Amino acid sequence: MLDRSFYQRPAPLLAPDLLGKLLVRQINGQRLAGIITETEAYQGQTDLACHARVGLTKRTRVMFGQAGHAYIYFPYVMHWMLNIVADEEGLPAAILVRAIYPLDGLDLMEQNRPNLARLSNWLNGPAKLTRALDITGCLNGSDLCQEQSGIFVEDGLNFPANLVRNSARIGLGKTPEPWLSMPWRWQVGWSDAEEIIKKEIGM
DNA sequence: CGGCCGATTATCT
DNA sequence: GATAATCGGCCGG
Repeated sequence: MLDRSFYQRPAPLLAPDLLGKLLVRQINGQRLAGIITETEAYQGQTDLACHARVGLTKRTRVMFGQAGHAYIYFPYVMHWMLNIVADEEGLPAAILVRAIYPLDGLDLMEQNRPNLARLSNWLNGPAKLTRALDITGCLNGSDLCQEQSGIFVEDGLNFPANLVRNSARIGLGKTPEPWLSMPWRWQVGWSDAEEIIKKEIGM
């Protein structure tokens, strides 16, 4: 399990380092886990794409808190999204986990999110992976540094830097510049990730 | 493969 | 009452 100090830095520095880490969910002693392959950084009240731009509210309270906790947000209709709180207390910052490559507990994930083919489009979206891992608002504020939370992050592998694509964040709607184009999204393609994971972990 | 559209709810103004 | 860090189905090329 990763130490809290790993999370205690600005989101744009933490986000690329989360690629390759293992997102783990424990439900009734069962383990669901996947390698993180896509992240986005949201940093501070000055970042007009960040929910915390409006200041401290009931919703953004977790983001203002201690790093290494889960900020789980309900953005749209039937979806939940998982964020990891970054930076120091009092400074709102978080990483949105946008995609994972499934590793453990695939059968259980499939019960939550059917996909018999288990193809590249199974867990490649922030609301898809929360559905598969049964992550909802109930887990908002969970401490990722405590195993009993049922959700935490383990060390995984390092993707070669040349496979990491860096681009602007997506789905930000009417967010003004320069925040709309801020290159705070990092991702490794599904086939690239698969190749490295099979080589490193063996399957 | 890209664009359009409807689902439908927590949170904030 | 408006808005939203999405998804999947349907359409046409």
